[in-house]
Amino acid sequence: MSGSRARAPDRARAGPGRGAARSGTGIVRTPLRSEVRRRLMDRMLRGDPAPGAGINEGRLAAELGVSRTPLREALLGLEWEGFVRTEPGRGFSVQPLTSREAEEIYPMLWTLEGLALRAGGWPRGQLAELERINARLGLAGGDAGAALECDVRWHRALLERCRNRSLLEAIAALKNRAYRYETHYMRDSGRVITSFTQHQAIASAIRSGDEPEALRLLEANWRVSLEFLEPWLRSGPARERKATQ
Amino acid sequence: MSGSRARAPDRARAGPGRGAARSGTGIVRTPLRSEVRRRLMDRMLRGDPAPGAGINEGRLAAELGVSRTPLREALLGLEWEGFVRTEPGRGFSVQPLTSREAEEIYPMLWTLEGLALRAGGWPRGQLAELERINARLGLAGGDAGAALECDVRWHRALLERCRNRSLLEAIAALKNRAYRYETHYMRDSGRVITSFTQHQAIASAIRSGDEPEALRLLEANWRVSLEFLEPWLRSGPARERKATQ
DNA sequence: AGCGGCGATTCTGTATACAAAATACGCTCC
DNA sequence: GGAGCGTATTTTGTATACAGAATCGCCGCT
Repeated sequence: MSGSRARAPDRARAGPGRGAARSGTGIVRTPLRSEVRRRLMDRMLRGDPAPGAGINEGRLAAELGVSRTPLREALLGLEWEGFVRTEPGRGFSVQPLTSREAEEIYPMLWTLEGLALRAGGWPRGQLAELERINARLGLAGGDAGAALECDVRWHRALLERCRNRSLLEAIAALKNRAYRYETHYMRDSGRVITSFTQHQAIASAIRSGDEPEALRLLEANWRVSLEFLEPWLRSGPARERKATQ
Repeated sequence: MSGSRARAPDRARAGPGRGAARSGTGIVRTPLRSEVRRRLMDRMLRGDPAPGAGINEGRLAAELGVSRTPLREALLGLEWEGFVRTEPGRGFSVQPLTSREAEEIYPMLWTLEGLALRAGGWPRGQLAELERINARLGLAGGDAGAALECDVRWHRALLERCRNRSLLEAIAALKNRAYRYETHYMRDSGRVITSFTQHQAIASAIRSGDEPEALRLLEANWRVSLEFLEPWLRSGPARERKATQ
């Protein structure tokens, strides 16, 4: 915790050349809003500003040690990604978790991931990589964090071959939205959604060149997650603060 | 035209209650950034800041009669939608039209529109609406503006039945990106992409309940547009200004 | 005691200020 | 005449200021 109530300008005193620098090396100066966005997303995935809670710009900016400007820019980005919403004179609030949203997102996810998968051409080595990651997932067992991490990695490897950058970005954004649901579910219920067997099946369908089957299995895989979430969402996930403004 | 070099604060003097007001009636106060975003999108669709051109925030803000703050917020939104991009210390520029992007977008479009279409349940009246709009498209003939307008309407009517709001938003954003390509193509080449016959075929497939066929035709419909665009994009669309900063 | 109105306070939305980086420009030196 | 360098200017990215709206709390009234 230490002294995290830093006033905004503190950070700015860091001297010239902020995040990283120099154009020659290919190292990029990242705008503050990007870093703020990442930090915020992290925190929200941990439920820090809880779903449904209002967001006080001034306070949050101070906590993060930046001014309201990059914070608002980050929040507007998160709005696009479905993490927060705004009501016209009342500012930002964390998007509540709803069965409706979950039911909307997952079909998009398996549809788009299917599209991305169809691109491929599967060299041997990449399939092996998939199976290696999945093995680790198998070992992760009940450790929710590690399991989710492996799951994310596995799906990333699955799309390795896809060259459609816009598609990958869209999928990544949707996955973040889904990820938010899954982390909250796991923390709240203590249960872990595990896809070990399904991943094996998908990989073996790919290995045998049966693409339609792979796509069906992939959809089924996502659908399982959704079906875990639905009863939980309907029964009202715990920790519903309405206005921790 | 008249005196459009208004300094920023001018607009703010409009007195209390800006865009529209009162919460009781359901009329919403729209944030300035939203209006700016719409205006910018309109202009960019007309090629006003041409693809590839840099954007000078100060100048553009003055032209629009607002300060840089809501302008930047609008531009960040347009970045998400693929209209604009930023380079870390160099600000915004209009995203160039590339065959690569077109090839990335259209498949997403037909895939997601297909997903949205599968939701339906097609009551008679809605099919009739589709055909009515398409009839108007048939009459529009060589008038590029009217034709595109009808096309957009037709696709909107096609998704009328879909209740997945997130999906509809994603589709709308993608359509805007595609729309940008098509308007530029038509203005630049003088040609009009017309989907009259294909729309008829899709509607009749729906009428006869042949969903897979409708989906195939829908994909084909988008693919035609893409195939018009590709040679044009490769041969380098006219008016490529690099830095009208 | 509950309800409604009114003033004080907080907060958002937008405008402006400011520092550092990028660019443009001219000047010197070869 | 051209390349290189150093300075002036512009422009972005971020911080701050400010106005108006929303919210909160208190008080009086019923």
